[in-house]
Amino acid sequence: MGDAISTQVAVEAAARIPRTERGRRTHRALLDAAAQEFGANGFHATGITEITRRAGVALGSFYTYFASKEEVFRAVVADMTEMLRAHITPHVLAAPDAVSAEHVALQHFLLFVREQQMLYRIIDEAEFVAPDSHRSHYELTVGRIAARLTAGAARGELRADVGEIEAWAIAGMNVFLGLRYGVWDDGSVHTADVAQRANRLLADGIRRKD
Amino acid sequence: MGDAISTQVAVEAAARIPRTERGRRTHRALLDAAAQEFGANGFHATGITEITRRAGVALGSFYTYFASKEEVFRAVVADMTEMLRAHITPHVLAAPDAVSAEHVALQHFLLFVREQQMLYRIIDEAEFVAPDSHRSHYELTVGRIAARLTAGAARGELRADVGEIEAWAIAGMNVFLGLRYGVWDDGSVHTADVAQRANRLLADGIRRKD
Amino acid sequence: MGDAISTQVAVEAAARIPRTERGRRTHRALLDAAAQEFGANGFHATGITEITRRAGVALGSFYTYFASKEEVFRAVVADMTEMLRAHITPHVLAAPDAVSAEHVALQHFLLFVREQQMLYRIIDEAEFVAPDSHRSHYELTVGRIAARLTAGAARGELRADVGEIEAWAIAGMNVFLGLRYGVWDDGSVHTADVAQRANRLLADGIRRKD
Amino acid sequence: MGDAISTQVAVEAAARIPRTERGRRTHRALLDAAAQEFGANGFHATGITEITRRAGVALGSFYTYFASKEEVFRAVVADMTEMLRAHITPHVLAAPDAVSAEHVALQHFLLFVREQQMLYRIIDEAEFVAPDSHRSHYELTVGRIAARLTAGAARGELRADVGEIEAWAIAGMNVFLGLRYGVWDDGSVHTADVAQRANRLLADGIRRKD
DNA sequence: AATGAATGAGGGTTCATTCAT
DNA sequence: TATGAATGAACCCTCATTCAT
Repeated sequence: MGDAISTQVAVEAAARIPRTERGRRTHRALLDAAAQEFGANGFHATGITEITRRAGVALGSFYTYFASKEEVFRAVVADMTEMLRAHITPHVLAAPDAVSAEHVALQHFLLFVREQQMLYRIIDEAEFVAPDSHRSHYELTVGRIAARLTAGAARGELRADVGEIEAWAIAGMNVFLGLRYGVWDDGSVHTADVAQRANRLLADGIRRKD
Repeated sequence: MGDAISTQVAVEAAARIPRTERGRRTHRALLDAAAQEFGANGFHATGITEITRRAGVALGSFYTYFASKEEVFRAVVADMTEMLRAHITPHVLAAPDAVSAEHVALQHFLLFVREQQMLYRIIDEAEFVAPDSHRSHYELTVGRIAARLTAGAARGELRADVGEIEAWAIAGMNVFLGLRYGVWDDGSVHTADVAQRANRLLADGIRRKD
Repeated sequence: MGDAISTQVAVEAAARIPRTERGRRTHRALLDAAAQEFGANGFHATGITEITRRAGVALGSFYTYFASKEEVFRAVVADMTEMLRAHITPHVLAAPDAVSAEHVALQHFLLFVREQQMLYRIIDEAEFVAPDSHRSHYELTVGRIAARLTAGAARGELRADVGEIEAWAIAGMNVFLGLRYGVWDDGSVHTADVAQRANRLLADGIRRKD
Repeated sequence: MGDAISTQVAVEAAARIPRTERGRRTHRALLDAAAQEFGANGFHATGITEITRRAGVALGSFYTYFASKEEVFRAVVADMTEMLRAHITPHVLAAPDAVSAEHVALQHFLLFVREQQMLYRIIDEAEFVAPDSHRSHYELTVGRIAARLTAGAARGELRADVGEIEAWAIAGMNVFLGLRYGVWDDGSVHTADVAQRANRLLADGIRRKD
């Protein structure tokens, strides 16, 4: 499922990429510049002028590659979604079991968020700028978590009944911990500790056992 | 702690409330109208004109009570924070133990979100419009959760080491479940089921205990 | 002539002065406050709110005494005209001859301008806010100079043909010297020197007499 | 000195002039339209809309060339200063001696003011809208007068001690005579008479000789 | 494909004046 | 007379988008 959709998004985004090499570079420059600006100042405070200035092209050239400000924004969100996936998947695949998989997923998510704080802002702002992109991002992300849970249950590592609800709960945990300890980060807590304690909650809960 | 801060916020907001009864009514009408409009259309798509029209007052009257569009927004967020607290606290206080407390907190949060979908959009958009209000909302909210966890641990109902990190994780779970099953809600899942399964995760984790 | 007109202005201004002592005080407070504000910030940057705040009365009370912002402005200009006259006339009357009369007139004008810089700004701004008041001020002022010149000529102290044109020239000299050495004043030149050199120009001209 | 400064002003103003010919035309059209409107209605009563309508361009184009209403105003004042200089200088240079130079300067100043009454209003209003421009105008203008006086004194045509104070006095005379006989002009007095009598005052004073 | 001037709807905010109490 | 909330026209400026070169 995830693959089908992400492929489709990629195809749409690719549709406008021009054939010439020069065009491809301009397109990429605009996309990167837009990500920087949206991340730093938000969608509404960012003007096309600033994007083109940062990309080093003329104002009018923007519309050769994107139909509107919203369209670049959507393209940027799709980019972010993919970056996130590419950053986390390898570590997840290398994990020995389902519980560890969630552990490393969170750990690397936190590290990534700390480095790329803009990523966070962009995806969240999509809720208000391009709801479809926002929803799509989270459905993909949660879909991947759910798939991991199901596989873990099939291997007998997790309770048999874990499913979509648990996946959303995990996504929420991760995102909020990313906000608090990745973005607002006051340096008082180590990323590794956060990931470990959250993983313990996830694995065994908070209830006291005898 | 929460009370001290929420009182302070209320006091600040009250600073502009006029002495006359008529003035108080107008102020309230503007605040309510703003909440409706921001919730329905978002901050940027909402004009002062729409707020005053809905409130039934003249455009200029807006500025008798609020210095700017951002200021109403902040006032609305503070209002939402307080509404949420007032809605959930009683149920929490009536819960028999710490685990049940989180259970009913989530349950009533979901019900509230389903009824007042605007609440959700407003608080989230604050991240981009009024970051301080946004942060303040979550710090208050998470602070209350953390206090409940600490109390539960003191009573021996929870692990002794639960703290702020777990509180953020819980807040994230709740908010994401609220988004998915309260706002995007396709009717396929009952609120009660969501709350129960999330509570089980929270209490005992997802690891299989043979 | 001057007296007739200034009397009329005073009468107009007095028309609205209320009978009660309390009303008279409020009226005076508003007039003084308006002069301060107009002088400090100019007509357009001054709001009725600022005037009433400085006067210590409620906003609405302003309209009990003045029909509009322009009306106070006119009243303030009339006040300034009279203040200026009252300040200078005594010295002029005490002068031994026509040339000295102009000398002391300028000298005391410079001193007055230096103390009351707002006076200057207000009268000049009248050209754009209330042209009639502006013109009236200068006609009164120049009229007084012309009367002095005529009297001096009659006494044989001045050329027989001096008249209105010379009076305007003198007014211009005085005002510009007031602007430069009274308002812009960098402290580099003494008021007395300015008055003396200007008086020499006026009395004997700048042409070299071998 | 005057040239150095006026060049600098011109350079600053030119900063926004675009490279294309079309842009230069639009810039000029806006400057001219602004001068007309400011002269006719004053700074505050003039809207950007009126300026662009008169210039025949769209509202938004205004901001391609000027950052604000105040900025055009300043540019217009600089233009006026230069127009005035260009109009008077040639006649002054052709004058046989220092006294005649001031004579023709005033004469052509009066003629110019009569034709371009807006010039007057604009420069004077600058005292309240853009004090720096206002001051700069008069410092340039008076500086030119002072230079003429010094040169005349060096040639032995004027008293040796004439200087800046006399220059300000002359500027004041000229401006006030321009206001009275150029702008308020009731047609009762000929320009040439005004210039001649003022020049006699300037050259020989008003004191009766024997 | 690239450029940058031109467009104009839209929106937040101000403030003189009115009016009910 | 005094008060201060209410009114709404007016205005400057922004900026996404178009288009002639």
